[in-house]
Formats: sequence, C-alpha cells, structure tokens
Amino acid sequence: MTSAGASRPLRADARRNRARVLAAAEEVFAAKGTGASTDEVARAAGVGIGTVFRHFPTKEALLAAVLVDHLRRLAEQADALADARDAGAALFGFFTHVVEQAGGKNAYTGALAEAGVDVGGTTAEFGARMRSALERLLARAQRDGAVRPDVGVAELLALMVGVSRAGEHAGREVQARAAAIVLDGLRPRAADI
Amino acid sequence: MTSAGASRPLRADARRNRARVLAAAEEVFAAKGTGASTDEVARAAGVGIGTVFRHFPTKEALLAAVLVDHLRRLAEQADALADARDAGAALFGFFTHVVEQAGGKNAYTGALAEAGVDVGGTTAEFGARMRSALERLLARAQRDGAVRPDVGVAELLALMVGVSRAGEHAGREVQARAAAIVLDGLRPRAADI
Amino acid sequence: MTSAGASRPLRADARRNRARVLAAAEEVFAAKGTGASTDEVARAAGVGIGTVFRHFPTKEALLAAVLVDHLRRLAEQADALADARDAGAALFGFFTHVVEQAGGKNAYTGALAEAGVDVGGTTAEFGARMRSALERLLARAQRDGAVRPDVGVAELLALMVGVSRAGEHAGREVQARAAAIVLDGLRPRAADI
Amino acid sequence: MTSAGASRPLRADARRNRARVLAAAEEVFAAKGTGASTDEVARAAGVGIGTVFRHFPTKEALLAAVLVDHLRRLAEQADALADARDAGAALFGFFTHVVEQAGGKNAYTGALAEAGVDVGGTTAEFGARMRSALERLLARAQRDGAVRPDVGVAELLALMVGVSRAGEHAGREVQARAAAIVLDGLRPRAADI
DNA sequence: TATGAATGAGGATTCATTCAT
DNA sequence: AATGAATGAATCCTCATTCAT
Repeated sequence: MTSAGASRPLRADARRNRARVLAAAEEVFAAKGTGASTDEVARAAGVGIGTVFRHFPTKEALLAAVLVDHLRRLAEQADALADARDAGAALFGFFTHVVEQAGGKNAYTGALAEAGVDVGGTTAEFGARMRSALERLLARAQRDGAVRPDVGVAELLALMVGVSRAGEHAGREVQARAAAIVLDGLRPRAADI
Repeated sequence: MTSAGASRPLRADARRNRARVLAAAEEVFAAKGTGASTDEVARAAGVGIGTVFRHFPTKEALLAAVLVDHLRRLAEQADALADARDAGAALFGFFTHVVEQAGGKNAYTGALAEAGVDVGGTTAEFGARMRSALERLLARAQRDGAVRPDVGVAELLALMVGVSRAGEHAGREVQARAAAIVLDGLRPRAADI
Repeated sequence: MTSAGASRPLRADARRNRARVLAAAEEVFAAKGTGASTDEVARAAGVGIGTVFRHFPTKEALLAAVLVDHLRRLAEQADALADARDAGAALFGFFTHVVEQAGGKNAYTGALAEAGVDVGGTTAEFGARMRSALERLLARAQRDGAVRPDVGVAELLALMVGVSRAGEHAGREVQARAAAIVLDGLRPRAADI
Repeated sequence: MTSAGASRPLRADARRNRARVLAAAEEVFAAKGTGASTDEVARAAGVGIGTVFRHFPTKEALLAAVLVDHLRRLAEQADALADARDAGAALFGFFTHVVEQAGGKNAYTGALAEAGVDVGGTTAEFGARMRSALERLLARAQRDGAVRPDVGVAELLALMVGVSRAGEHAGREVQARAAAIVLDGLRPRAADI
C-alpha cells in the first residue's frame, strides 16, 4: 500500500521474472496447447508456481498476457509498415508473414483471432492498435489499386486468422497455396479496372 | 469393411440412446468446446454417465464419433452434388453452405479439419469419402473453367476450414464477405482465359 | 412362487448355466485375482451378466460359491483318504497335493483359508466336512506314530494355508522345499519315541 | 545410488506430512486391505487427497512405499541381530517376532512376501538388505548346528510369509503352534547329527 | 429364464489456486 | 518477493447391481 497507483514500477528482478514466465508460457502453450498446466509453465520458466500466480493471478490472465504480447508485436510490425512505399506489397507481405509464423501454433492464432473482435481488457488495446495500423495500410493499398475497394479490415483479419488456423492441420505448402488464393481474391478483378 | 463397428445390430433402445448421446455431445461440444465434461453430455442426453461410456468407451472416442458423424453428413452432401449440372455453382454452393453451417461451432470445424488430414480410424473413412466427392466436383469445375486449374482439394479443404474457423470470432457478415473473397480467389483470373 | 421350498430343483438348462458360471468364475478369479469383474466372468462363461446375477445375487455370493465348490472337492478327497491303509502317508500326501495344486492361485488358497475358520453360511458346511475328515486322518496318523501327538487340525490347516500362500510369490521349488520342512516339523522328534 | 528419491531434502512440514500419510496408509491398508481408497488414507492422515498424491504419485506408489517402509524396519532388525552371540536363537527369535507382529495384517505380510521375490524399484533394495542379513544369520546358525544344513533363505522367507499369512484367518494361538512346528522342522534331525 | 443395456456411486488422478515458510 | 506444499473441486472411468426387452 505504498504509492497507490495501478501498477507500481515493479522491482528489477520481479520484472525479469515476469518476462521469463511470459516467454515460457508462450513457448509451452504454443507447443502443447492452452491445456498445458500452469505447473509446466513454471517449470519451463525456472520459477515456482507461486511466482507465476503472483504475476498473473489467473490462468486466464496468463493466457491473455500471452495474447497481448503477441498482438503488441504484430501491432509494432504493422505500424512499421504503415508508411511503406508500396502499400500493396507491404500488406501482402504482412499477411504472408503473419500466416507463416503462426504456423499452426494455437497461441499465435488465438492472439490474432482476438484482434478481430472486441474483447475487453488490455487485449483490446493492442488489437485496436494493430487494426488501425492495418486500416491505414489497407486504405492506401486500395487507393493504389492493389486491393479491391470493397474489402474491410474485418474481413482481412478474419482471413488472416482463417488461413493461420487452416495451417494447424494442413501442411506448410498447402497453407502457402491457400494463402496465395486468398491474396488473389483480394486483388481487384480485371473487370473492376 | 467398416473399420471397427458392425459387432451386432444393437437393440432398439440402445440404438436410440446412442443417437441421443451423440446428438447431445454434438450440441454440448459445439456450444462449450471439446473441454466440456462427459457428465454434462450425459445430463444433456438425459442418460447416466455409464450409458455414455458404454457406447463410447472413452471421451476421445466420443469426440471422434461426433466428428465422424459430421463428416458422414458432409460426405453425403458432397456426394449428392457430385453429378450436378453446373459443377462450379455446386462447388461454390457447397463451400458456402459448409462455412455457413459451421458458423463458428467448434465441433463442426473440428470435423472439417480432420477431413483435410489423415487421422486414423473411422474418421479417415468418411474424410476420404468426402475428399473424393469433392475431388470429382473440383475436377469438373476446373474443366468447365469455373475454377482456376492450379487448385487442389487440399487447399480447397484448408480454405473451408479456415473460413469456418474465422467465423468463430468474426460475425456472420464478416465471414460471408471473407468467403466471397476466397471464392473470388478460386475463380480463374482474366489473364488465364 | 411355485413350490415354496428353499431351492426349487432348478430347470435343467438353468443348472447347466449355474455350473458354467461357477467354472468360469473359478478360472477367472484364479487367474486374475478376486478383483476381476463380474462382466469378465460372464464373458468367460458365455452368458449375459444378468444370468450371473440371477444365480449368484452378489459378487460376494459368487466368490463364496467358488470357495464352497473348492472346499467340497477337497472334502471329497480328504474323505476318500480317511480309511487309507497308511494314514501318515495319506496325510502327508494330501498336504502335498493341496499345496501343489493351490499353486499360488488366490481363489484356491482363499477357499482353504476359510476352511480353518468358522465363517457363516454354506462355506462352513464343507469346511467342517473337510475338517472332520482330516481330523480322523490326523488321529490315525498320530496313533501310528507318523505325526507328533501335540498337533491339532487347526494348526494343520493353518500350515496348509500358509504354505499354499507362500507359493503365491515364491517359485514352485521353493514352495516344495518349504513344504518338506513343514512336514518334517510334523513328524515326531527322535526324543519323543 | 538410492533408486529414485534423493531429489532434495524436502521441507520440514512436507516431511512431516509424508510421514503422516505413510503411517495412515499403513494403518488403513493393514486394517481394510489394499483395496481401501486413497481418500480414506487422506482422511486418516488428516490431509487433503492432493497431498497424498503429491507425495505418492500413484496408489501403487503408495502401496510400494508402505512395503518399503516395512522392509526397511525388518531389515534393520535383522541387521541388528546379524552378530548376535547365539545365531540359532536369534534366527528363531526373529522368525517368531516377525510372524507375531504381522498378526494377519495384510500390509505387513505383503511387505514380507515382496522380500522373497525380486520386485523392481526401491522395494528390492530393502528386500535385498533383509535377505542378506538373514543369509548371514542363517549361515552362522547352520554352522552352529542349530538349523539343518539343507535350508536356504528362500525357503526361510517363504515360511515366514506363509505362517504370517496363515495368521490372517487362524487365531493367535493356532498361529503360534504352527510357527513352533515350522521351527521344529528347521532344526536338524537327530539322524543328521 | 436369459439377455445386455442403464444406472450411478465410488475411485484414481489432475490442476488451478491459496498460504505458510 | 519467491517458493513449493497443501487443498479440494472436477474429471474420466469402472463395476456391481437393477430392469426393460
């Protein structure tokens, strides 16, 4: 009850532990699905369970944190592309990149899925950030005639989620071919020009 | 040559109960995910747990049965379309239909996902049946110039799974628009003609 | 509610089934221990579980019946020996025979164990019969100087049980040597003569 | 080279609880047989079931631990006697002692039985220790002419198990008389001298 | 009478969460 | 703040027993 604020700065070692747990959780959940036990995460992080629960008071909170972390990274990447010279190429590149790295990992596609929808909490924050970065990119790509004009961010995200998820079962090449088809679908039809 | 079953015709009441359990399982798993408890399925079916386990000796077996049941239905529908006059329309119609009825229900997309991959057991049987029906439809649609020639069943299924899954979070309209984009991506490009 | 008596004569096929169940039970319990399920007994007997429970209203009852059956056989064998020329040899032979055929089978040693004690019910009946046959044999062997005079049936039975049980873990030869030692212990000491 | 344990010294309270669980298990299993439920053991120990399973990850493991604990005690007692002045008296005393304290308690005779056989795991360790202590005692007793020369440890153990087990049904006095007969059987015959 | 399906209490085990050290 | 032991509700599954066919 020292300061009062929402989230004291956190001692250096505590911050380090939080990061370790988060990283371990990402790895474990990606590898074994969200059903993996908290214990396993603790072991992977090299800390006691108590520590996991101190930082993330609930398993759900831990899962959310993993998603947020992922969204944050995606948002940053999208942000970095927002002003790219060739918006169309950037958008398609981002799509491909996301889908590839998701590579069927539950934890990642989960994060993506949340971005397309309005979940409460911090998740929303980064989801929104990514959405808006994507929105700008999409608008520019459409203005440039690289993407058909009747597509919205929502569909775009849904398709990213979809192709990512498809990869959970299909192999890498099938996923790549599916992605190619979707990207083609996003291009303007000849008739539209 | 039915992989395992066939033991005996099953008494009338037993068959009725088996069906009730299966229906309940489909509903429960679709609504709450495959994590729902067997107890809940039993309650939903209005039978004792013992009955559930008598018919499906393992939770996994129950889940598999749900999938098989779905695949069976899908396979039947695909079969029915195999000789349709307009193969392209039939294929697109099937795609839309599947994606719509999946409507984000775990159990359904799960079934679909299995079809694209070679899981062992009875699941494979119906998955294969559906794949081959789809294969015929696809080949004809390609011959008719309704679908681009470089698409395979694997991608087709992957996209069906993907769009279905995308619907788990996105709303109905977003899903529909995503589906439209994918279908467009499947059509031959102007240049190809 | 036809006759009234304690146990109607039982239809021919019913009697046959009872015997089949009993035989199966003996085999199954001997092989897998008394923990084996009633279902397994039914399957081994080639009848439905309902039939098992019709003849033996309880698993305990079934176990008891197995014991009784075994005791009955032992009693008959003991009876047959009661008038043997050489009582000592007969007694020792019986001991060896019992111990050998028990061969570590739970079901059999169980039966034996019950014989030495006053359990209620039918078990007692055959236990008593065997005890008395053994008693006569023992008395004669003692009169002949083949067995030390201070031994009672109770100890004799206890030792039969004990050596039989020892066989559950030890191998056959060890059991045989143990039996030899016990038999030696039963003989009169040199000094006693 | 302790087979599995040794991981870490175990916190003081944890060690206390482990001991409590073990003691409770010994009591419960001795009283009601190994079929008694783990729940019952937990209740008897005054801890939650979770605690039982934390210390003994399996019911089988718990049973094994009970056996090991007993074997350890027996091994210690046998060790203590190994150098006794009068080896014969010590051996007979040990036999009697073991048989008496087993007193028909399942758990105890179980432990004994395991000693005579080579079960894997830690059980073997203490079983072996006891066997070798007994071996030395036996050899000396035989050299002193207190025990017939053609007896091996295996038989000795088998007889200890046997007489202990016999006590499960027979009363205390009958068991004592049976033990006396066995001990007599172990002595050298007059003719052997 | 025989059958085998239905029942549900009971048992082993897991795991998120709390709390003493 | 970190640890890891303790907790017990929840879950899957088995099996003796009952009952409709």
